[in-house]
Amino acid sequence: MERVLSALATPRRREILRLVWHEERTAGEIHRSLGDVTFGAVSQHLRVLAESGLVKGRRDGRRRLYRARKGELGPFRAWLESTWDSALYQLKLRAELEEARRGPRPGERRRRR
Amino acid sequence: MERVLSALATPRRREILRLVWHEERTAGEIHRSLGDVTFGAVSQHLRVLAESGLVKGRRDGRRRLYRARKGELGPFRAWLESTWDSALYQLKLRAELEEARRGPRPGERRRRR
DNA sequence: CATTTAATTTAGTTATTACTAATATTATTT
DNA sequence: AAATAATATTAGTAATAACTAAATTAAATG
Repeated sequence: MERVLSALATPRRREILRLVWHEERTAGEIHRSLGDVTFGAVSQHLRVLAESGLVKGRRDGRRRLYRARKGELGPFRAWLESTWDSALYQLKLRAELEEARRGPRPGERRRRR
Repeated sequence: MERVLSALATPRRREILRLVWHEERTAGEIHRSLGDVTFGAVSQHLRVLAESGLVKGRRDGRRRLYRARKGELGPFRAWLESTWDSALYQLKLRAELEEARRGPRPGERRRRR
């Protein structure tokens, strides 16, 4: 729980956590959603989140799909969710999702393994 | 709440918060309880805590008495309290209180205002 | 197996934050 | 008002954490 706290202490990681809250996302999608940060940095944040248990990744071919592990949040879950449920946040979310979906066009098709 | 989170993100400040949880303490008492940190540093931490709303100080003569503002903790309160309620933490607490009380001997007597 | 795609890791930089030591402030006592 | 006590503030340093750019690994495809 100690690690959870410090993982949550930066806005960037909370944002990433939000992005994988309802559905799985690849590191690339997350990267494009954020926009103002390097792919490498995103990957590093994902690692911190994974080490804290807040996120889990599974391989899917050459991609890796991440999703939140909501249970690990304990008492912080309610707070985070209420933050995200605000109207403004929801608006922002829509826009970002569109963008993330649009970005990957010339890559990201079939999967398999 | 944003500020609360980052105020809580360091063990040092959580420890300070714990010390003023049940009763008021002066910066000096807190300093001596911690032991391995400068007075100035403690004062700085108290400022951060105060700015986040987690702690409130009132003047009492030339001292200043601090106490926790539990309401400001929101969803984090339960977590903190359960941490502190552990047997080990309680043991540590007793020892520290003794020490803090013993420390100030050649100062810290009467008060007034 | 060479290429391409997706992600990770590493080395180095910058920004932030915790800390110390020293100085300043505020209130009390003499 | 001078001396003392308690705390606060400041300047500078050290440790940490976020970031970028480049190199590396892993899987899929031609």
